[in-house]
Amino acid sequence: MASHRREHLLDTALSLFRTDGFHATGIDKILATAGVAKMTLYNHFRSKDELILAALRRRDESFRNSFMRDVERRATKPRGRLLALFDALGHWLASDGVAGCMFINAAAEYGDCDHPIHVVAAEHKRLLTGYVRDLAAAAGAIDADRLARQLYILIEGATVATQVCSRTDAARDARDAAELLVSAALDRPPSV
Amino acid sequence: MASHRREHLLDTALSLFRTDGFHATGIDKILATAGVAKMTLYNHFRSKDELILAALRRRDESFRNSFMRDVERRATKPRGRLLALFDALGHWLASDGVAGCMFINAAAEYGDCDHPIHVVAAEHKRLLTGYVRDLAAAAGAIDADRLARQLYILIEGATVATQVCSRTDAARDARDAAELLVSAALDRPPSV
DNA sequence: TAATAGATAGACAGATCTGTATGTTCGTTC
DNA sequence: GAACGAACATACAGATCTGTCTATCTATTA
Repeated sequence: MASHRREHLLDTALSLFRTDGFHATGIDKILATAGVAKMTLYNHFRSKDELILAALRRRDESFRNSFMRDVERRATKPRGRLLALFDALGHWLASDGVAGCMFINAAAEYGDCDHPIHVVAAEHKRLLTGYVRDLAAAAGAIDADRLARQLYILIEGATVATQVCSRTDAARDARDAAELLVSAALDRPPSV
Repeated sequence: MASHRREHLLDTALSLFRTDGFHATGIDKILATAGVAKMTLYNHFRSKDELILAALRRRDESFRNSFMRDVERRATKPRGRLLALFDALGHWLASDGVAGCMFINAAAEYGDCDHPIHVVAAEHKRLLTGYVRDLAAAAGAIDADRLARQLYILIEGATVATQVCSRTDAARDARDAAELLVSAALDRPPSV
């Protein structure tokens, strides 16, 4: 199994990056925690940045997968799923403790928009917003794009409020706000 | 003028921390950019962390000051000011380019909630939310606390959307959403 | 059994980091 | 003019960082 060590390295790196940050987590700490030799790491990854990129791509896949499954488990109809977004968010933020979103953190540490790590973070958010847009369109929203952008803003805001201020009820507040936005986009006639 | 160098160091450090991040910005780079000797820095600040703390406190004061003044310049009545929050936000996000919020970045790099730097970031957000709550209460909101929390979530979400996804119109989307929340909290009877 | 591929430990290079120490220069004030 | 305080340049200590190199060990496979 050639990729066994690689997976283990990615898991270990993800865990450390999430709690300690990217710059603050040294290669040596990852190696010591994973119990892996340095040459093994550099045999699988060209550099620390490549390791970070691979870890983020892995996290993107697994997070979006479990998040979407959780949303779809909580509600079956599109409109219900738009609100279930915030139930799933609240569940994740509570279970995740205080760590927050790795991709926001990555974009914060690598602020240059052209940096590959920043690009991966932006791509993750783009895919997430796309999922919300699909739900909004399936629910028959008047302007699915705009509703998706607004719900995404609520998701992001609740995440940051939890992360920075340890505000554990942020997802609930966001859900209440989302209810208004959803019913405005679905129930009201297309006035103006 | 004993504090002249100190102010200059804080300005230089703020600028570098904002564009490059905290861990990625070394003391030597700050010194070289500011044109100041190392001993001068350590004469004014105990350590790099103390410099970061002082820089963030300075930024907290100046940002909240100019932000609140901008809001109050754009509207006079409390309700209008609740919406002007997002005009001021949009103006700041556009003028600020792509840098984003330093306090979110600080909380991202110093994830431990007990770390003094994280505490200062949380305190900044607390003060900002307090300002929103005062506006909401002055406008006669049914539940000023809840409205303030929701508007704060929109502010934070729009900021992150701009920062991570380079979405320049996020503040406008947030403003549209805020209009619904504000009118729900001010116009509707306290049903339920 | 022999060969090969992958993992190991550990030293190392070269750079960078924070923080300290030393001695000098400059400007102000007494 | 003399004294003093603040900033200066620079070297240094000690740690840590990323990434490379070498030499050994192990397990699978032909």
